[in-house]
Amino acid sequence: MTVKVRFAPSPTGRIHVGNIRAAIVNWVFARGQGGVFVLRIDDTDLARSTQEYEDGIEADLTWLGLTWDERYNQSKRFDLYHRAMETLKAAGRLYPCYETADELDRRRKVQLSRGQPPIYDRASLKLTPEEIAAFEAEGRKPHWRFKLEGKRVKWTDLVRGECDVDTTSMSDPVLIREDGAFLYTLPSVADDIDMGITHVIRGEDHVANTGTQIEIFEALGGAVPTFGHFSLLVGADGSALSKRLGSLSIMQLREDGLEPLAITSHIGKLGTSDALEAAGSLDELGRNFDFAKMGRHPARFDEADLARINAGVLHAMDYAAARPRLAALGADLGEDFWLAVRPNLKLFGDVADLARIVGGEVTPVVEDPAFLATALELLPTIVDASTWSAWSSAIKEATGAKGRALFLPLRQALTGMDHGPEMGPLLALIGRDKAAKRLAGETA
RNA sequence: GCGCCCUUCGUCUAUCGGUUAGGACCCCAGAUUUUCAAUCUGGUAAGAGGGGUUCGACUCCCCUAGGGCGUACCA
Repeated sequence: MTVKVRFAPSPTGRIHVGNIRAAIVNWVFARGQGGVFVLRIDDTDLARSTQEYEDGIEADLTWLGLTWDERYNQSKRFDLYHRAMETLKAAGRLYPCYETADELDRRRKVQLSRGQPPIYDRASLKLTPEEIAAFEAEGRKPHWRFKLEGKRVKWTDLVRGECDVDTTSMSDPVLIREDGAFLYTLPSVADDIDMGITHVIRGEDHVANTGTQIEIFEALGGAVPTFGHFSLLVGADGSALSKRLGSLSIMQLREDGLEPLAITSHIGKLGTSDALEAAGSLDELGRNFDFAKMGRHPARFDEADLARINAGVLHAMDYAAARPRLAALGADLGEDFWLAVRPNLKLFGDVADLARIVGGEVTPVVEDPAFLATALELLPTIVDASTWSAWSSAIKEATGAKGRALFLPLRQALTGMDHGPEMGPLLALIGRDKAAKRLAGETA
């Protein structure tokens, strides 16, 4: 059976750290299994969903490389949900309720104050046809609840193993709102059945939902998919993901200059037994993915790890991949340049400063003109990749300077900076002419 | 409040009753003919606490503590 999974975001905001894990894990699992990845836009809430966010979600996923094989809008599938609704009504599993939100809220508080679990008491289920008619005559519109069977629903979870949920301890879920809007539960199940979703992979905040949804799958006569609930992310300090971090958007990370592969590597491997480091590609991430590697406790999301992995992605990036982006920054100075500066990058954009050292003008930092004059005298007429070693040795011999005292002034004069990539290849790229001028204190 | 899940080096984790408790990141040290970075090599570092079960427990059970999630006419 071909694996088929889905990612179902609501277009009520952009994709962020708090919900991208579902997309990445589903995508990577599908890819590793040679399966199908479905993008399902959960826009049943017409009032809150916008085209702008929908476009934004697609842009975020595309940028990350998480392309989809099929895509749907739930807002265009209401017929299916209506049919599912009728099926449940006919089976006596869907019943109208007339409590207002305020009433329900009050009852919950009373139950809580008595130390009882705040479960819906099914009062509306006991309504007589006359009472219902009276409500309708008043113009009151019902919301509809799914009648739970009240049993232990069991499944074998891909990450949590044998699981069960006691639906007697839960309220009958509202499937259809008073205004007729479908809440996410029914469309989700109806679509999973209709689309032939084989694996539902989501965060562990959904385990209780899985109990009720399995009952709905069964009531609808659909095949129950395999479920997998991965642990949620928490902040670097181990407490709940902060609001800032949880809502940190992919768009923002992109603007910060991070690599998409760094984000997918980080979040795809977080909480697994794999080393937290850059993957070579999304495909590689897919090949190595295994639910057995996933831990069951919350995984810490640390931006420092993301930054480190980002550097790792850059350090492994070959010239062919970097070239168009270098060109876009006006920093395509050839493969030798890329290979020389690549190990020093934290963010791709850092390359612009490094390009200036080779292709642009640098105002040298000069603290000891006499030292640099000596260096200039010793500079060979031909400067190439092998120059640095011999030249610096000659300067050491002539001046007695060594270590930091030897290298730092040279770096500062030649690059205008006190840190940067290895000087050997850099000197060759700078060339004799510019090097000589900078050693003489001239901007060149 | 109630329910479910979780708790091994600072971090991510391996171990599925008998191990010198392994790996990766961080950190530290050394190397790279001698700055920073990068790279390589090596090193420090762990079973939340308390009870059981057992010849033997990180591993199984119970309690406590701590963390996460759920308990919506949100998703």
